[in-house]
Amino acid sequence: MSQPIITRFAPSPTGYLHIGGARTALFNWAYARSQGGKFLLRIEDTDKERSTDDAIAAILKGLSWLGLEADGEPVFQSKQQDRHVEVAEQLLASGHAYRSYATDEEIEDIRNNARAAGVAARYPGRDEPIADEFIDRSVVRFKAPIEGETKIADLVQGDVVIRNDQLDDLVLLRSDGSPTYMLAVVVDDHDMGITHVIRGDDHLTNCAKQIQIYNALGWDLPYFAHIPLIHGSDGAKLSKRHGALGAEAYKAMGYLPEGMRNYLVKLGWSHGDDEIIPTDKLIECFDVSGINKAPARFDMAKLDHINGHYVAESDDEDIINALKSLIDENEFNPELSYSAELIDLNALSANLSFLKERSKTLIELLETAAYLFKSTPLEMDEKASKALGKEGVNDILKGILPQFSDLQEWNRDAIEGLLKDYANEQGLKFGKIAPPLRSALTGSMVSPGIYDVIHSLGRERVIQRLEDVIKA
RNA sequence: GCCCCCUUCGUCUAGUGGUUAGGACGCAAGAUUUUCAUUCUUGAAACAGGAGUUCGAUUCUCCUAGGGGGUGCCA
Repeated sequence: MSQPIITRFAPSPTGYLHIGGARTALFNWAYARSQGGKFLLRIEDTDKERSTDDAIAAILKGLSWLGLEADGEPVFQSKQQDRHVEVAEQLLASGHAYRSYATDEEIEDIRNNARAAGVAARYPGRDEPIADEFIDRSVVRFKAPIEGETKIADLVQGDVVIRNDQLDDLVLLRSDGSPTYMLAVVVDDHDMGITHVIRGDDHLTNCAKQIQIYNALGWDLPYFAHIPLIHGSDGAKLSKRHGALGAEAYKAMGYLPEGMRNYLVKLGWSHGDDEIIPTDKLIECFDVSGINKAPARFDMAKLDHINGHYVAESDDEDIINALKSLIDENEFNPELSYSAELIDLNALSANLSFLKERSKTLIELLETAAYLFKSTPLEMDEKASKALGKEGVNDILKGILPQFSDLQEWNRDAIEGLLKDYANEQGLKFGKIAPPLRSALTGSMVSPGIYDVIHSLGRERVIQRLEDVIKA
């Protein structure tokens, strides 16, 4: 029996859950779920200056929206401080760490010299103890090996070998006695029983240093998988312009969690030529071996396409719930062309079949349905008023109006029959009657199919809107 | 500077020591259609460059270039 795998996502709470972090979380989550293991969350708040409760809340919210629920309560790194200090003491006692003190100027000199020599920096206290008077102001540094090399057997990057003379004596405990990230990750990953560390490859060099700490402690190594970072559409570092937004921002743009997950997991991971990978399939076939080594660029157009697929395929109930949640937050990006208070979920629900198949995002869906909610008399856009102003249009609309009043059953087929019959009787091409109707009923020349528009509006509103535009 | 990682159509990618180098998004054209979108068909579009290994390299090795990361009492 192999032991169950345990992964973790370990964000530092200095801002929202950005898209790169979301993907890292997704990979960890997907791997744990695919292996029947556990996915844990750890908040790396050892930097008290920069960590905020708001950021913690935003990260939790983002993960929750994406459906990446962690197993168990999150671990707060700051609460493990005593344990970190204990391990540092242990390292000190075993000769794998030392107390060090130097002024900023001295440190700068040391670094310049080391850089000139092409090796990593070593600090006072390494070879012989520092003077007692400096103890209070000292930091605890790791006494990294100088000879030899450290190998990272990375699941994504392959074997990466770094010479030990390139790895410096990092700080374990700050002069105020608080632990640094380097110490804390190692201790916490060990204590939490993490078997697979999947994280951004900006940690690759750090990883070698961490391995040295594991070794000094005599601890077993977890498996490491360093995934490439996401770049912006121009290849440069991801910026807001490229989509380096918080997960919440994507919700506001009307993306669905499942669409987001599908797009994100495809960014740097593949399973043959598969494009559409719903969650159950993802859990079934995700594997670290499918992760690509090259960094990927974020592409909104493809996100749209994939999301559009999920909008069209999702159950009505799921779409309505997602819409509800979006409306509750009252954050729409871009903003709606009408007041969100006018949205009628029942009306939406009754007409989702044709609405969702023409929308890539929930925002688009809401805009497609705008004709249902806008206040009347409708404001006509330029093309619509032009279509209404055409020769003969007034008579056509006048002729149709009573037909709607007389229609027995208000259903789609009957409406279609009515319009076709009317066109035949009048000897008019359908192209003559659809545009003015569309304009009168929606205020626009772009809308869902005319039968759907008429049907969804209902008899009274159809009649009312026609009367609004018909000139006596 | 030094160390490490990366490089297949514009983008995300599949792929193998011998393939017409495949798929998807986007783009273009066409079909369908009452508009838009969808859908369908077709098309243009890639192995970064240079050496080497080999009968044969996109695939293996090295170099160069370009991109990214690290080099913090940040994480």
